[in-house]
Amino acid sequence: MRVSAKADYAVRAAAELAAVEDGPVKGERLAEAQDIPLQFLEHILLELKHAGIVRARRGAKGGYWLARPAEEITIADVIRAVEGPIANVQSAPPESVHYRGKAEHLVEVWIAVRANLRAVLEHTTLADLTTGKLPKAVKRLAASPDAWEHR
Amino acid sequence: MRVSAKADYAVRAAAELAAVEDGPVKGERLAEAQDIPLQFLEHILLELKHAGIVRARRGAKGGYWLARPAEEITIADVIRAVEGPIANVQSAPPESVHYRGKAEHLVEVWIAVRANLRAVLEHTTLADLTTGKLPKAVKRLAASPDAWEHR
DNA sequence: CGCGCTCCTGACGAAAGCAGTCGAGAAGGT
DNA sequence: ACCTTCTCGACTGCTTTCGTCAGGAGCGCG
Repeated sequence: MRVSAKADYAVRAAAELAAVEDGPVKGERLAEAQDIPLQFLEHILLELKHAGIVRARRGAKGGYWLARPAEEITIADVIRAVEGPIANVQSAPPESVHYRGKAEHLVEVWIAVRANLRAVLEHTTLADLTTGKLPKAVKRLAASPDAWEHR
Repeated sequence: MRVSAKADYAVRAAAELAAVEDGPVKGERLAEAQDIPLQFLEHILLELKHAGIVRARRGAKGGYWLARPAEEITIADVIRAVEGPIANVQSAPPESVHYRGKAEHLVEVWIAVRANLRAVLEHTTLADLTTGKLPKAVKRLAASPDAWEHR
């Protein structure tokens, strides 16, 4: 239930790309803007490229840009590109685990957890993120003061 | 964004305990009922004990039982006892991370994610789990066919 | 063509976390 | 006494995380 540095970096770099309308952006500029170790970031950008989220050109005037409009790329897309499936129990997808005894209904709980994660991550796009115009449901969740409590 | 074996085991063992009304249950019986390595399970039960979720007595007729009624223990309580905070970004709580540039609003997204995790885990009790009478909101989430899709 | 720029890729490495196992001890019951 | 069961720290092997390094490969320009 934690967001890795890699996933965090990937989303931040993608957000930075989403905010630029013209031409390719160098890896170095992204690294500086978001304070991410450059060489690590390039590995991440490469994975985003393989996933078809980002494109790149080398050479002078080269750099990275989004393969699709920022409105069509969700945070879930970015995270899946670098981390694989979003919610696993013991490295297996929740729907494939089999419980016995009194824990039978636990599978439904994990499914519900995943559904609720997706509800946020699949509906927030990079465009939402850069403009601050998050989906209403997300805004509502983040607006509640006790969502900010530590526990 | 994954549930560790430890957390999974802890919840399953707690569910098993919740289903027993009388007297202490041996670790061995819990391990068999849920197919969990015994010695690993005892470590987990010890942590649950330190967190005040479970009590134990040693010797013949000894074993473990819930410290409070099953209706008052949530899945979130159990997970926190063995894993610490439920949602972290880079090992720090989401409300304490500071983003710059175009990623400023990302913190709200993480907060919303955590809130949605809590919405499931803090409202499902061990009693709900053993009886299968999950909270309505959780049932609704798990009922949607595409919550079961892999992606 | 050559040269600099930038991405591309694999290899490597330290540190931490995960999933247990082992063995000795302490408390409880009979 | 003696057996049972929890308690607890140490240890192990494996994988994941979070990077760094070095070299190549493609692109554009003079």
